Amino acid sequence: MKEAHNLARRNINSSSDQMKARNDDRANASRFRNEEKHHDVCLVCGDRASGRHYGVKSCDGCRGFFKRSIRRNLEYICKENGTCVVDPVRRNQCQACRFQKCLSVNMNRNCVQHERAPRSNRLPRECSSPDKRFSYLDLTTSSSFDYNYTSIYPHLMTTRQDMSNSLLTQQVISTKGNKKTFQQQLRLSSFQAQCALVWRVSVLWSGGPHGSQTERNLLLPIIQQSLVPTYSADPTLVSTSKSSEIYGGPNTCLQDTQRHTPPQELCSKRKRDTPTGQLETTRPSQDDFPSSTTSPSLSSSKVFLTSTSGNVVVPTPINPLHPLPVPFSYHVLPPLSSQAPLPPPPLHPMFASPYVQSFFPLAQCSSFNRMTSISEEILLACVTWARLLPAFTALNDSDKKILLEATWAELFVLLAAERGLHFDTSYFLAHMDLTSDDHPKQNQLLVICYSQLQEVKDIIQSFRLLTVDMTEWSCLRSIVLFRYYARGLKSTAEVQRLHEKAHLTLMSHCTRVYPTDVLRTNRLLLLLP
Amino acid sequence: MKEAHNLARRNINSSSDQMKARNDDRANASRFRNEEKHHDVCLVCGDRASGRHYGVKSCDGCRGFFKRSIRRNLEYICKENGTCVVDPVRRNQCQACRFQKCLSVNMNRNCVQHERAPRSNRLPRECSSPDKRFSYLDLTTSSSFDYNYTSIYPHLMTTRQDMSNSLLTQQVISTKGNKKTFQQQLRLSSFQAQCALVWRVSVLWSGGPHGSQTERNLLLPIIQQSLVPTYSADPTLVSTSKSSEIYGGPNTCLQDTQRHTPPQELCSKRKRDTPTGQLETTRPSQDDFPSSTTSPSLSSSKVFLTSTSGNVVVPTPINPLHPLPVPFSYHVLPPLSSQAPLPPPPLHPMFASPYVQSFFPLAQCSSFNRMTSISEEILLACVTWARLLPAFTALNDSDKKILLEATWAELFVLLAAERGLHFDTSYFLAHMDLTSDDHPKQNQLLVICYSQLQEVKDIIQSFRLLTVDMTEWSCLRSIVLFRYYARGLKSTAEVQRLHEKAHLTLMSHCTRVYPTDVLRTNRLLLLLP
DNA sequence: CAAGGTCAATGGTCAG
DNA sequence: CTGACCATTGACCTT
Ligand SMILES: [Zn+2]
Ligand SMILES: [Zn+2]
Ligand SMILES: [Zn+2]
Ligand SMILES: [Zn+2]
Repeated sequence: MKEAHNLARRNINSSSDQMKARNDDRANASRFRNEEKHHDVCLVCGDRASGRHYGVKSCDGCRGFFKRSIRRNLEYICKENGTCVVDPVRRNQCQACRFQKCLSVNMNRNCVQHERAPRSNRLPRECSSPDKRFSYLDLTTSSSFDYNYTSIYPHLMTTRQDMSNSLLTQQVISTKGNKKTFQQQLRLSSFQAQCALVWRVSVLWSGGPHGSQTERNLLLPIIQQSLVPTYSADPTLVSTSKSSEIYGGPNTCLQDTQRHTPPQELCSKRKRDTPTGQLETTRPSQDDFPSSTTSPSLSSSKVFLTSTSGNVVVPTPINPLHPLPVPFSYHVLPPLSSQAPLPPPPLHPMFASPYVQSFFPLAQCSSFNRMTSISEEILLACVTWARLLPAFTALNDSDKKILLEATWAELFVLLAAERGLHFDTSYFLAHMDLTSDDHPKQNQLLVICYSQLQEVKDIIQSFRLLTVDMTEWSCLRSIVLFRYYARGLKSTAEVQRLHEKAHLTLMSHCTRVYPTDVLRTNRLLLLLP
Repeated sequence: MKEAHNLARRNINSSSDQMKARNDDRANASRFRNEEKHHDVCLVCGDRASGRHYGVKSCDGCRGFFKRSIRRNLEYICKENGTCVVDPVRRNQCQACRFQKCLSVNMNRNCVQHERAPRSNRLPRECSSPDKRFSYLDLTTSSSFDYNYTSIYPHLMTTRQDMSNSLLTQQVISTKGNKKTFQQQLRLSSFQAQCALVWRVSVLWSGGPHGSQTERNLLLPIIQQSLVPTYSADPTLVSTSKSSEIYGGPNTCLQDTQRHTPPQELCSKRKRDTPTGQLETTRPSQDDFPSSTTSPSLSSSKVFLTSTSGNVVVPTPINPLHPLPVPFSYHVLPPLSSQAPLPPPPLHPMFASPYVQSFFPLAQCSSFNRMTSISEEILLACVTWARLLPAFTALNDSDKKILLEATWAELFVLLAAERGLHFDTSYFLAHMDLTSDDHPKQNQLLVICYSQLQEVKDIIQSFRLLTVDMTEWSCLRSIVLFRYYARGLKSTAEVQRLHEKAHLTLMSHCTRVYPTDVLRTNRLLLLLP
């Protein structure tokens, strides 16, 4: 309808054109039935037509040519007398005659619409100094890169690592500076890889030309942070001068635009029924999992998340050309770390704070920058929460590490669901580093990435439909965190006890609060990643 | 040229229309009011409204646009400040602003329903004449093929399919006869993709040059088989002579693997009324899930699985050079199909038979061939079991299809666990078609494949540790099969009832049989894929 | 009537 | 610039 509308508006005499074209078509149709039953011919050049375009059966070439000519209002001049032959082979010899032919067969210029917005919202590479970026690239592709990669994921594996198969080792990609072995590459569990993708994509867009490089920079300190005794923050972590050296030159393209989630205005659909009330019935037995009853200071967590407080080191552009020389190092740090060590409070806001979803609830994370910081916040929240969970803190470092490394990805999704995170899968994928190669196998990767991102979205959506309450979130987190007690921990029994305690807590809570829904517990568990 | 087409199609009086439309907008502001009454105006763009859509008077264009945006969960980004004008001419210039306008006039996203199955009157008739089959083949390799593919997997998706992102579309493999779009390629959920990998690897190794092609050929008939009325075994199913032509030359190593799909199944919307009469909706008993109490004839299933009985067509090496020329074809057939139709027995061995794990339990599936056929058996067992499940049979075809397509991959893993399947991930990967490229991105794909295979192994191992009993397996299967009752089924309530019934059955069973382990139910559920 | 789907004819894309 | 290719649009049907 619209096109007709436009047509009518835009041109008065188009109708006669149309009628003429149509008459021709009818005549042609009947006459050609014999010779050209299925293969229509381009009326301009005689090539095989791909359909009707601008009113005339024509090929894609002539279609595009006509469109470009009209759009850009091009005029051509024939070097001959305007008698050039227009056929599939010679049609590009003379644009003037080709265009003439288009008009003579009644291609309708009014059918060419206005230019539209580009289909891809891909943002241009935003680096002001390409040279430096290239040099940075050269650095990272060298070998030291590999070593770091290996040392970072030494334990990010599932229980078994039967990677010793000789066949596989043959398959190692052996580019010059890129000789990672499979042993090194395959330690991510599927779900971890899944989340790493979400993570990675934001990192990539943030300007790190090498995803894994920045990814390492991000994940390593975060995971290791779990081993830091609570609140015994190491001041060196704050030092930016050193870390920039460690992680490479100060020459990434990342700009400091929208580093932080704008606080309140983003909560578009927030309607919480604030159930902070009678949940403490089960309290006495739950010292391991302080639940929502202890109302945390939400403001504190808010401050932390939004990085508006002085407690948080805010990245400061040192040089306009290098707005964020060490793009992530600051964020790795929990806010309190930059303070003098404090006595551990009994409960940290982070523990229950995720229920306060008002930071970026259903607000569409359309901005990639925003998604980046939000992902980061969520990941950090996972670790922070665990660090502050008394039961977790009491474990030995080795077990802590194993548990967190095994579950961080699941926790990530769980906390994302808790916050009602919303993101656009396609937009994400569009920014991933996967789209530059048209090798067939590239497709498989894209398929998988898409599916996994989509799966995360579905999990989030499913949780949203269940309207999980705060106690349930707490229990679910603990259930996940202590889920893999069978993976060679030192304190297997203790972790299993914690796991089951969380389980029982969840069950009793659901039974009491939702007595009509006997299956609620099961339903929740089924949703876990 | 659609506009010309439409215009012409619509007719003769177009000139008068244009005159009307040509009226100066400013001049006839008053008169315009009248027209607005007569023909309502699209509140979004101001075009002529075709009625109320999603709660708002709107034109067909805005209707379609809103529908697509919601369905695929699209998000747009305005290149301007979000101030673009949305009128009939410019509405396509900025999707972001158009969508914003849709929302601002209160188009209701909840009115957008789930995608339905494609209209079925589309498929070319399946003919008995071989000649026509060939012509059908020709069609299939070109564009109509895409259509078929689309219509086959219309619901193999998670709830959303935001695959329209333009960047992604660039990545499509565009060989001549292989122009699937991403919409078509990405309908597999992550977990389906995961299992498809297991599946695919065997297919690839079997010699199918085109993974997705053969994959489709394999999966399609198997899934559609679920729609075959129980025990109405069609003798033609066994006949292998004809159908190889349908799917391509006999030069593929798969040969007539796919031919088990009876002709009728290809016409998707076969009229089928549930033969079992009234659904036992109100029955409080557990007839829906005949569980282990009715002891099945295990020997029968054993016969089937081990392929040692005369009832089963056993693959026979035809040529030493091609030890398994038709590696899959025979296995597609459920054992009873090769028999004369039997009166439906109250319970089929398949239902509980998987508990008999002794066929290839801990035995290493070192042979790729064996892995191949075992995978297939398991996949077939999934479908067979579902087909013979009374509660499932009673559903309408559409719902059956949706459910099975959504869960087959999970069922695959579940049944694999039930059987104690063991395989060597590394060995698998070594045979996959992923290792020939040394592009860095290849690594990512390998990482993911490995992780996913490994994850399947872990699931299987975890189940093994729990020593799941037969009743539990049954319940778990049903829980999975009816898991996605919220995905736009026709009988949502019924399926949900079934789902919860399985749930309750499992709970009561666990409570009764394992009274000391109150968490057993939860533990089981947590293991589900 | 208002949901849904259909598919020709628009659009844009980007190696070549 | 060319043109093969894929996504998007929307007039027109079906349910
Ligand atoms: Zn032409
Ligand atoms: Zn000329
Ligand atoms: Zn409109
Ligand atoms: Zn705009």
